[in-house]
Amino acid sequence: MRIGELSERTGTPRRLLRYYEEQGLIVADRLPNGYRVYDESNLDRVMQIRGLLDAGLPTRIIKQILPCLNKPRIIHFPDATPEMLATLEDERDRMTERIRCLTRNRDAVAEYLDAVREKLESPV
Amino acid sequence: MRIGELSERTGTPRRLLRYYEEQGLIVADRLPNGYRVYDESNLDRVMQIRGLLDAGLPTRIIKQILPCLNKPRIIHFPDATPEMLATLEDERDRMTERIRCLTRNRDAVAEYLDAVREKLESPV
DNA sequence: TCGAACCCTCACATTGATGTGAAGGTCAAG
DNA sequence: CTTGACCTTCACATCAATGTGAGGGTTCGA
Repeated sequence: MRIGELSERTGTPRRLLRYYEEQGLIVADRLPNGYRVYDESNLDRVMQIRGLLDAGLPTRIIKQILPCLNKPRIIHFPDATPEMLATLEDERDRMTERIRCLTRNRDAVAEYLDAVREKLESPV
Repeated sequence: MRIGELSERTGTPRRLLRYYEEQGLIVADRLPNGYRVYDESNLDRVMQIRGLLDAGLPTRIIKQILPCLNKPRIIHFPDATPEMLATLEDERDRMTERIRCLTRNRDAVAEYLDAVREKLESPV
């Protein structure tokens, strides 16, 4: 598929798909005329990227995380330098912390909403 | 305490404490000379804010979420307009989605790290 | 062969969260 | 009374993600 279709199917502006490519997050083959072509696997990948960006991770980090996400258990350790592993550990912990924070706050919001709803339904 | 102490204790640049105040996320009393003064409760609040910002929420949304976080179950519904409730529901769901995304990816990273570590310890 | 609907690159603008520093007031200690 | 460590406001700079549009090529159907 070309960029327009990927854009529609992922709800992502073309501009951003090109940006993600520039940042090394996705790769696209090219048709002889220079048009980008994507296969189905890019769909998931783009959704991943968007989700992570939305969760506050910068592209620089996402780039390091993506290779860990190969479906097949064929984990490949191409250039797993110690610093890179340290970065990943760090990032794993930061993600855990984010999850904790989000969960706590999400629950508080949910509780609040439930309370309001209760008040509205039986205003004493 | 004054801004310097709050800054140190929360690890937050003064600049940002002023920014959060400007955005309506925290309030500060003033000494007769104009200096900001904070009480202990601002410590938690600032950490909340930082955590949520780091998790990708914009100040505009954080501002709406914070009032849901009153420790005492005295939930107050000062101006719980329907649109605001809708916003909160929306945001609750977005947070849930973020949590899902982060968890999935965090687990993948953790798995990857475990696998690498295993390889390193017993290189077959 | 023309127009619509794609695609390309390039470049400048905007937005939100920050960094940085200038110009100046306050206050306690030497 | 001065110095240093605070504080104030204001303003301009930066960075990453994103918006927008110009200027131009490709492809396809009427």
